[in-house]
Amino acid sequence: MNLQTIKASCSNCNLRELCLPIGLSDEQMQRIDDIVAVRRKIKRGGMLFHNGEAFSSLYAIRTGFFKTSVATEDGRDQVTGFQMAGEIIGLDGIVNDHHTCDAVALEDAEVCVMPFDRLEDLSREITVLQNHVHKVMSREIVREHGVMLLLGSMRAEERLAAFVLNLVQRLHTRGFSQSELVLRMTREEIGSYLGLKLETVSRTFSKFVDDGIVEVKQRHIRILDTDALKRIVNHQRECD
Amino acid sequence: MNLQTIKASCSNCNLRELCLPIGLSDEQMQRIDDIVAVRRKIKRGGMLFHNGEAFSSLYAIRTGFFKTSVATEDGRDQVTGFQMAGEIIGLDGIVNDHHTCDAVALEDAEVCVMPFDRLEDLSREITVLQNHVHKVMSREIVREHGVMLLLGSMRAEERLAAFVLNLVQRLHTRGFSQSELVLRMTREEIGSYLGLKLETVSRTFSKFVDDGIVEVKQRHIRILDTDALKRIVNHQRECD
DNA sequence: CGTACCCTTGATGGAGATCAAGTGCAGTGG
DNA sequence: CCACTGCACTTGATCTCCATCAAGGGTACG
Repeated sequence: MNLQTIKASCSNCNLRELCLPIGLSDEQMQRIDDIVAVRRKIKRGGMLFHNGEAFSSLYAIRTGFFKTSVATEDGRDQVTGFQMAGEIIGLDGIVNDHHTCDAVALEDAEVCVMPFDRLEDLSREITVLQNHVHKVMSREIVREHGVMLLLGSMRAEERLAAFVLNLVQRLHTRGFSQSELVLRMTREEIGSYLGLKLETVSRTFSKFVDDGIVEVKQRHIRILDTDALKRIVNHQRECD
Repeated sequence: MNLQTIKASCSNCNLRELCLPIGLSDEQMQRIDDIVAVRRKIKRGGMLFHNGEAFSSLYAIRTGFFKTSVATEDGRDQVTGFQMAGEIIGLDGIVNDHHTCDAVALEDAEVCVMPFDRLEDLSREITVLQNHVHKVMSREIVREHGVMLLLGSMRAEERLAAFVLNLVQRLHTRGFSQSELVLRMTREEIGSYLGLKLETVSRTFSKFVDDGIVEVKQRHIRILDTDALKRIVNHQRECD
C-alpha cells in the first residue's frame, strides 16, 4: 500500500470546530485523540476507499479535496459529492460493512482515520460526540436532498450557479475568499455531479462570462456578481 | 390537532425485524417499548411533519405509505422518497433540530413515535440499538446515492423501470407479490421523484405496455417480464 | 349523475446531448 | 530553449429526448 501514516492529534488541530462538537472537556478530547490515532496521506488521483472495499473507518479530511462517486454495472458513473477539509467521508460504508462508492483525491490530501467501532464505543460515553455523529449523518442526508432537488428540477444554468455558490460558500467558511475559487475538478466531473455533459458545463460557464457574472480562466473562477448567481438559482423564470 | 394516539408496543409488532435490530433481550425490548410509547394516525393527505417544523422524533411507519418532498423558495418541489411500513422517517430533522422536508401520507397511515432524545439515551446503553440507528441513517445515505445516479445519468425508461423494480422488491420483502403492485402515488408524484413530467411517466408506462413488459390498469401494475425491466435499467444501449 | 381529478395521447418546441473540430496549457525530452 | 504530446477545455452544427401545450377520456365520489 502506498500510504503514509502519522500520529494524529485533534486537540491542536485547527479544523477541530469542523470535525468535532464544541464543549468537550480536556479529558474527552484526549480520548478522542486516542482513537483518531492515525493520519493517512493520499496522492492526487489516489483512492481513499473504493466500492466493495470492507468498511472499517470514517475519515476526516485534514487537507486536500475529494470526490465520491457511484457506478452502475454497465459502466456509467455519477459523482455524488465533493468533499473538502473538515468534512467526514465514508458514511456510506456503515450499513453493509462495505463501501458502496469510490473516494478519489483530486489533489494531494491527508485524512484522519477514525475506526468506526471505536467511535461507536466512545459515542456511548460522550453524549455530545454521539449527538455530533448523528448530526453529521443527518447533514449528509439533507445535503443529498438538495442535490436531488437540483438534479430533478433545475435547468443547466441553475445547477451550475447553485454549484458555484455552494463551493465558494464552503470555502469561505474555511477562510477563503467569497468571490474567488480554484476548481479542483474537471468540467467532466462537475458535469457528472450536476447531471450534465462537460460541453454543457463549459458552455454555461461561457454564458456566465458573457453576462458579466463571473470571470473564468481555466479552473480559476472569480465571481463578479454573487446576487446574479443567487437570482439564477432561486428565480428561474425572469418573467415573474 | 387531528391526530389520534394509542399505546405502542414493539415486542409484539410484526414489523419488529424491519425497525429494530435482532438479538435484543426481553429486558431491552421492554425498554424500547417504553420510549416508543405512542402511535399516531395520519389520514390520507395529512402531514406527519412539514418543512420548518421543530424536530423531536423519528417515526417508524406501521401501516400506510408516505412521500417526503423538499421545496425551493420559488415554489418548485421535489419528491425525495416514498416510504412504506417498517421504514424510518424524519432523519432530516436531526442536524438542525428542524425538519427540512414535508412528509405526507398517501394513504391512511399509522406511525410509531420515537422521541429522538430518548432514542439517543437508550442507544448509549444498548450497543446493538446504537449500531442499528447508524445503519438506518447510512442506508438512507446509500439510497440517496442511488437516486442521484438515477437522476443524473438515466433516461426516462431506465428511471421508471428502476422505480418499479425498487417498489416491487420492497413490497415483496413485506410479503406482497413479486409481480403485482398498486401505486399509492399519482403520475405527477412519480414524475417529481424521477425528475420527469407526468406525461412522460404516462407515456413510458404505455411504452412498457406496448412492449409487453407490464400491464397497467390505472394504479394497478402487473409485471409480465421482470428481466426486461432489469435489462432496461442495466443495459441502456441495446447495441452492445 | 355530475363534477373533479387523474390519466392518456397527440402535436410541437426547446434544452441539452452528441458529434466534430480546434485551441491552450503543462509536462517531456531532444 | 523549443518541438512534441496529451489532456482539458471551448465552440460550432446537428440531433434527440423530453417538456410543453392541448384535448379528450376514464374513474371515483359526493
